[in-house]
Amino acid sequence: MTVDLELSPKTKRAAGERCCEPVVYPDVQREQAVRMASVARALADPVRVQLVDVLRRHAGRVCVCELVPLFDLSQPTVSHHLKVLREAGIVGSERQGLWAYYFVMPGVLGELAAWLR
Amino acid sequence: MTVDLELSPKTKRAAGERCCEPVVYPDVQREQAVRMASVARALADPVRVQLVDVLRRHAGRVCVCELVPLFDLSQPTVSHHLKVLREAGIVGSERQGLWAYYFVMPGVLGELAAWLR
DNA sequence: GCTCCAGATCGACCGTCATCTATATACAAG
DNA sequence: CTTGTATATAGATGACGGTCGATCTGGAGC
Repeated sequence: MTVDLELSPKTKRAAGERCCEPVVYPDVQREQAVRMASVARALADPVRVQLVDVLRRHAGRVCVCELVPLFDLSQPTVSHHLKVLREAGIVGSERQGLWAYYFVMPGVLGELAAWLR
Repeated sequence: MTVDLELSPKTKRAAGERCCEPVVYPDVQREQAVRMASVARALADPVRVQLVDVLRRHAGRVCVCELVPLFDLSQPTVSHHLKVLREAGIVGSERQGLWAYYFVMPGVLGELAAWLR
């Protein structure tokens, strides 16, 4: 014999009824997401955004002794921010005698920009 | 009478000798830098990057109950990440009965993408 | 050798963040 | 009104990040 039961929401859910269409599983992009997030984290400070901005605008390498006085920060702090950008692959550096020069590395920011589009 | 003095590096510096060309002062972009950094900070977590990715790929609103099981995280944690994205203006939300739907807001990511180019 | 200078690193302080459990809110259904 | 369900909020905790002063490194010049 058959029984006409009202299904509970839980049962409905188990039976396949959903509140919206199923979604693409994002696991394929997990590695890419980690990369994007690490680049974004390197840009998650106004000082570092301005550093990148100055370096890009200058279209060449810039000496640290030029960068430090642009901010109301100690020299070690600016050096720390440059290190964060370097470790994220956003900028590169080279020493020449006493001075150190920084420049934007092509590509890393482009990947983030491409994903954002 | 004139004296032929060897100038110290300090004196040279004071006399205008520099290690590189002077740099554009970045103060004009400070406000923009704060905005860019705040958007970047909202994207500085792989979970939030994947959330944005799913929402963008879906090209429409997505229910929270679809988003939570995509991650190996508790429901409050996913809700927290969605709140961070919403407060950054990256996504919007609307409630409908018991369910809440999230969707990408146009424009905010575009501004960051434009600056990166 | 010694001294000076530019820059990097260290160690400490303190605020922010990601995560959890527990609880609250708000709606739906009986 | 009571129960269940979906989401949000609160509070706690451990990890991370920005900043500084102090110190280290290594090249330049005496």
